[in-house]
Parts: sequence; C-alpha cells; structure tokens
Amino acid sequence: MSEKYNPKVIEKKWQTFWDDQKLFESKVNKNKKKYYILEMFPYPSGKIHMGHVRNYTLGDVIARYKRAKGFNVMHPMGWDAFGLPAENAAKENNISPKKWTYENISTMKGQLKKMGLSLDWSRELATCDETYYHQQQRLFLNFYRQNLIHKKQSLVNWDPVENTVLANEQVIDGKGWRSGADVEQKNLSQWFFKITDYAENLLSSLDKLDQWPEKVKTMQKNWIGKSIGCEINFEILSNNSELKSNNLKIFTTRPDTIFGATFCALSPFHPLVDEITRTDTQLNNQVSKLRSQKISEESISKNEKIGINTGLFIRHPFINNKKLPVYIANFILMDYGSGAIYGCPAHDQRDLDFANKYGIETIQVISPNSNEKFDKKNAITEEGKLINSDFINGLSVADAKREVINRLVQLKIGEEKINYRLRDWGISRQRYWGCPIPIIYREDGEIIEVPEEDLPIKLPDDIDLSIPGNPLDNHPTWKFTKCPKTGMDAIRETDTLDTFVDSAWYFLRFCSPVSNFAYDNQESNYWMPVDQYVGGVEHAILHLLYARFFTKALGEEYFNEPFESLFTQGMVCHHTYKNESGNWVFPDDIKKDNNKFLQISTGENVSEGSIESMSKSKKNVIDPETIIKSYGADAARWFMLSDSPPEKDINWSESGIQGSWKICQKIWVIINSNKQYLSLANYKENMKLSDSAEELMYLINQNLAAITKGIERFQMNVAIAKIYEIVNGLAKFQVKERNDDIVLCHTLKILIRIIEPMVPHLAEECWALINTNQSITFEPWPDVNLAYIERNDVTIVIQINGKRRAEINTRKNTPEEMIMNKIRSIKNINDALSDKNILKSIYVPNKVLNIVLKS
RNA sequence: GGCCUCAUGGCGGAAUUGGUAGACGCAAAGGACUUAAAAUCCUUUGGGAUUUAUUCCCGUCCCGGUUCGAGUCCGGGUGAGGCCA
Repeated sequence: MSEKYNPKVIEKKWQTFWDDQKLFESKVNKNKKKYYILEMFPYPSGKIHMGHVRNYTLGDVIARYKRAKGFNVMHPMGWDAFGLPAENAAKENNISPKKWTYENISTMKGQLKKMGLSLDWSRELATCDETYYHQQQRLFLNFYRQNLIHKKQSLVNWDPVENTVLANEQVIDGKGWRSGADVEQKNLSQWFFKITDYAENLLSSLDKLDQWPEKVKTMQKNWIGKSIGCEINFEILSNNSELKSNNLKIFTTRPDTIFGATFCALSPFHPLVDEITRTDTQLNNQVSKLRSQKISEESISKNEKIGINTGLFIRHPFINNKKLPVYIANFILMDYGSGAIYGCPAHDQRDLDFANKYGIETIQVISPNSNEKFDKKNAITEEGKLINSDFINGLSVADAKREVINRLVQLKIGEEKINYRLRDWGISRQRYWGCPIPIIYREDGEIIEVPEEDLPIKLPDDIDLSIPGNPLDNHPTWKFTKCPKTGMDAIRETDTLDTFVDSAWYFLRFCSPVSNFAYDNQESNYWMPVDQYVGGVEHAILHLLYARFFTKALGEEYFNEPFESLFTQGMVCHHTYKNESGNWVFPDDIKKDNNKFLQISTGENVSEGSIESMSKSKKNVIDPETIIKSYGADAARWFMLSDSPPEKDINWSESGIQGSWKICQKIWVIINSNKQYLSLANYKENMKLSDSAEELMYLINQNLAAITKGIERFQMNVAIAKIYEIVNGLAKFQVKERNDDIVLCHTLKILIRIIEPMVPHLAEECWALINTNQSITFEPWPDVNLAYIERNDVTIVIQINGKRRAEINTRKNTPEEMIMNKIRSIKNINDALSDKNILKSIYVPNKVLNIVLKS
C-alpha cells in the first residue's frame, strides 16, 4: 500500500536541510517576543547518555513548540569542558587534556545532531575555550575589586583521591561528590567567593521564583539555613590567671529557654579552648582527641557525644549566683554561630542526652500544650507556655524569645542576631584543567591583580602529568613572572577555579558568545533571563545557587535572577544484571531464554537485579547511538516523552522503544496513504459535514486543546496519549460523503503540525507531501475551534445518593425538570424512585444530576 | 531525628482541580490475514455476583471525618522516596 518510513535516510536528510538553511540560528528582534530555552550543558565525557537524550528532548519540544507559537526562540548549546576526568584520561591514554576534551566535544556534537535537536550551534561555546576563560578571568577581577572575593586560611574539605579541595556543597554524606572518597579536613589558604554577602538576597528572592519546583526552593532554603536568634555575652567566672578572656559569646535560637540553661559547651576549636589548655597537658590531650575526629555536620550527629569538663563556669544573666559549668563538646561546630552554645536539656534531645551522661541538672521551662509530663528521658520540643522562668512565665515561646532579647539589650549583654548556615564558596582547586586565577604573588608578599592587557592567563600545553600534585605548580617556567608595576620577581597563582564557576554564567555568555566583554548588554537585556531551564534535580543546590549568586553579584538592572522557570526532569533507569561470577553485565550482552537470562559473551547465567538509574559502574546502560541507529531519533525522542511524566524517573524498556517505532510508522502510513487529500482546499466554517466528519472535528479539536495544554504544563506523556487518540481516530475514518475529504485534509495537517515538536523529522517528511518547499518549523500552531468542542448533545450522569445509576444523552442546557421527566422512563431509575421521597436534587449543568432520597 | 513529597489494574500512568475512576501506552489472551513466521488488523482485559442487563455489590494503602457527591479536602496511622541531619 505504501512504502515504509526509513528514519536512517530521512533523518539525515532533514538534519542537513536544517543546517544548510541555518533554521535555528537566533538574532535579537525587538518586534518579536523572545523565548530563551536552555538545558543544562553537558560535560564532554566522551559519549552522550540516555539522561542527555531525555533532557535535550524535553527542551527541544519546548523550543519547537514556542517557535510555532510565534516566539523568537534562542536554544543554544555548549560544553562544561573543564574538570578532572580530562586529566585522568590524559594520564591513562597519554593524550593532552585539551585534545581529549575537544575530541569528545566533536563526537558528542555529532551525536546531538543526530537527535534532531533544534539548536543554535552558532552560539556554541566550551568553557575551556581561551575566549571563554579570558572573560571569566575578567569577571574574577571585577568581583575581586568589589570585595566579593577574598583569600583566607581555613579548614577545608580535602578530597584525597582528587587531591583537591571541595566546597561544602560538594561533600555528600562526608564523601567527595565525584570521587566518593572520604573527605578529610585540611588547613589551607584558599580563595573564596563571598556568597554569604548574598545569603539574605538569595533566600528572600526565592519567593519570587514561582515557576520553580517547591522542592528545589525548599532545598535551597534549608541550605542557606537562616536562623533568627540572639547572641548573649556571658561573664566567665574563673581564677585561672592564664585566661585572658572574661566573656563568652553564645549564639542561640532559643533565648526563651534561658531559665532552663544548665550548662555551656564549646567547640574543640573555640579560641577559649586554646587558653584553657595552654597549661593543662592532660586537658590538652583530651581536646586533641576531639579535634582529630571528623567534624562534618553528619559525623557530628552520629558520633557519641563526648564532653570535657573545663572546671570553668559562666554566670547566668538573670539568676543571681547561678553558675553554668563549661564543657568542651565534640558536637559543637566552630563555624556555626559563635562556636559555643548553652544547653537546655529539658527541651532539646541532644542536650538532654549530654546532661544525663554527665549528671547535669535539668529544668523544665516550657509546659507543653499537650500536657505531656517531662520524664527526663525525652526532651519536650513542642510548643507551650513558659514556666519556672521569672519574668517570662506564662508567655508563648515566640513572645518569650522577644522578651528575653529586649531584656538582654537593656542590660547591654546581648542582641538579636541572624545566622546563616551557608558558608562562603571556596573556589581554589589544585588542578591543571581549569580556569587560571589571574593573581600573582610578589616576592615582597603583596598580592597583585594581573592587569587587563595581560589577560588571558593561558594554560600551558606542555605539562607533565606524571608528577603527582598540581601540574601548574610543577611546571618549570609557567608560574614564574614579574610584577607588572615594579618588575619584582613574582609567582602566579597555580590553583585554578572550581568548574562550578564556569557554569555560573555560561547562560549569559550564550547571549553574545563572541563579545569582547563577558556579555553584551544590548543582547543580554533582550534575551535574559532564561525563560525555561531544564536539567537534573541533582544540581538543585550547587549549580543553581552559584548561578543565582553570580547573576545577583553582576548587579544588572534588567535581570537579577538567571532562570525564570525551572524544570527538573527525572532520571532514566534500567534493570541491573549480574552474572554467576558476580560481575555486572550490560543489557546488550544478554539474551532471554525461557524466562532465564544468559550472558552472550560468556554463556553464564545472569540474574536480574533492581531497577536503578543508568550508570556506567553498574553497566545498566543503553547506548543512545545504538538506539538511534536501529530505531531512529524520532522513536527515541517519542519514547522519552511517552508514558512517564517528565519529572519522574523513567524505565527504559525494549518494548517501549519498539512501541515508539511502531507509532512513527503508523503515523507515516496514515499520512502518506492519504496524501492525495493533502492539497485540497482549506476547511471553511459552516461547511455541511457528515456525522463522521463532525466526529473527527470533535476529536481533533478536543485533543488539540489537550495537547497544547499538556505541552504548556510539561505533561508530555499526556500530550503523547492524546496524539494516539487522534491517530486511532484517523485510522478508522473513511472518506464517504461530501466534504469528508476536506475535513480529513484539515485534520491531517493539524496532526503533522502538532507532532513536530516530538518527532520533527517525521513531521518534515509528511509536510513535504503537501508540495511546499517550506520547513514546518515556523508553521503556526493551530488554534482550537471551540465550536467543535462544545457539542450540542451532552451526556448527563444520573446519580442516586451519589452513586452512578444511569446516563442519558440530551441537548445541551436541558433544564433540570426535563431531565427529571426523561429519566422516569429508565427502568432501574424509576424503580429506585418509586415509593421514595426525593429529599433534594443537585444538578451540575450538562454533567451530573444527583437525586438524594430519604434513607 | 527534623522538614518535604508521594501511594490508583499484571506494569508505566490518566482523571477538566470536588462531579462517569482506570484515558493512552505496555504486557497478556483469543481471532483474522499467511504454506508458515514476522508485520498488520479486530476483540477481550480492576475484582466479584447473577436473572447477561441502560443489572447489582466491592474497589484509588488503612481507619475516621466534611460533603448531595471524595482518587481529589481535613484528622490519625502504615509504607516508599527525597533533602537536611
């Protein structure tokens, strides 16, 4: 009947056509509404994986849909190209990181092109391009001059596998986010972005991001961790002559519990501890032990709580002659608050455990609303009224907080204080393959900016990766230079920037990728902010927080948030398989034999494991290139969009991709076998239609509305389901009566138009059957013809006592009384109504009639 | 431990935001075409009962509530996941 659709040939044809026509290149056009759609750019690891396919397909659907809706769409792509894997690959394969990276970029670019993504490649950038990191160095100096960057000695997270420092955000469960190695503490001099200067701004403007997932906003909120409390200055009681301090500052978020305070605890790293232990060797030894323990927040909560009694006391500010013992405790963090707390055991479980362990008294100061009794084993943490608390007795917790702070201020021994959990962003990395920091250290100790005209500081190509440590530091000549002002000897900063700096502004660079400035306001004021950003939820804190910080720090008038709307897609998952030897097995290497799995390469039995997100280490991966080769890009794209909602994880299945292939074929057959109708005259209002044509008009308009809404709301799976309904309806439709052919033509054209965002090659090929020489890309999205959705006949459900008992077809807007009369003729309704009193009836026009009977 | 999400057939998931629960797809079974297979097409498919009907009962994790009406709202519980610990 008609030839098969051959994606291999046809997809290549249209990809070449799009490239030749430069169809997706975008330019500022102030007469058109802009739409900036961006997906998180990939790390050029070698090959694209299914996660990329899903991410970029989702973005591409939006890009293509918005073009059809008349927007001036920018849809760029680039490469997050600096990073450690390039150095590792370089060591293993004896290839330069630069060469390795650019070769990967070239491969992956080819793969992305095969997916048929409507990307503007004229804006392509890689963060390892000299032109890119040149501008990044200028931004660095710009921030440096604004006092947004400083260098400080600090305890840092050291990843012993990557031999580099990690930011707090890059430590997951006490392990390096990439290497998975246990992170150690090291004291190093490091560069920091003062992201904490923007803590309040980053927090409060989250409220304005109403098109961000709540989940991501909550995560950022928690990460920033604002707590409102107060700082109290306690007097230290001691006759130790070594002690120079006579005050101890304590931060608390619970000033209301001050009358329940029975002890005080210091971080082992608190400066006061140094003073106390100076002459006390025994104490000093104990403290050293505590200091050697891991001090991440996580380990602190898991470790046994240990305290050392210092013998010191502090004076209670409100109770005469009351003294609180001072402990050194391993669960107090030095860099949170003031590194010292007071404990109120009755109302904090950790304090209570500590007090019970060391025989410290407990005083209940809050009487809980539930009247629960305090049993000295479980702390009472719920809301209630203050008791045993002098001037705040009877107050609520919130009122008591306020009252205590007032009193502290009056006495000049305390003040309200806001604390953030967010720490400054450490950006120094002891690595080669990153952006060099444009700073030099003069022999007299001065720190000097590299002058504008000497930028960029380029990475040397001749490095020796066989020596352990930082190749820039080991390079024979690179780091030696002269001070540009004085001519004095100087050495360069050999640390490079965290790669999260690269991705903190790339979306801005896309607006003007060849500008001699980081970005050109003429362009960025038009394109920014990004209207829709699509990426993995794993970047909810790191990348998204940094990008927001950068955007705010740049202080632009037209945009102070980078991403207007954010969508986080789910992962692509697959079964895992293990053979008898206990090794992971690739799904490609398995054949199914009578419900048993066999490994093809070894013949071993294979057992099927749980479904997990695709990862190289577990080998549960499907190579997108193989899929595209055998089924085509359109089928792969269709699979990514169908079935599961985009925000949820999707399970890869062979039958799923086969189903996608089938529907592509089916659509082609339907359109191609009806091609003689495609060039008919346009459908006109008020044409007389047959019943089946009327039905088809209803189907297409009803589903067009649903598809449009589905795409707008990112419910691609629903949009796909509605396309199936159209296709199923069309497959049954036959041209018999007058105007049937015109309605068929009309419907087919709409179908071609609305599948284009999902399966663009197929859509182009179908569109070409209409004898146009135009790409379908800029064909406008069809409008819904409401006349065909609002039908004259409606189905009304008849309920009795809320249970569905029957349904009737009737004219639209039939009055309730007429429906009541009608349903008397329905046997089971009439039976149900006979000899019963109708209490009342509820009529939802054109939908439901519910009759309530007296029971 | 805290905060936040979620829970619907054999499976992935729909449900106009309080109005016909199970759209659409997958899987399965039966049938048509075929020498046969593949492909394609048609039919059935939440559970149960019977008088097989415009039939009845049960059914969206469990218990309770609000409502004429609850998958949807409220309270409590169980379970799973995420983030922070």
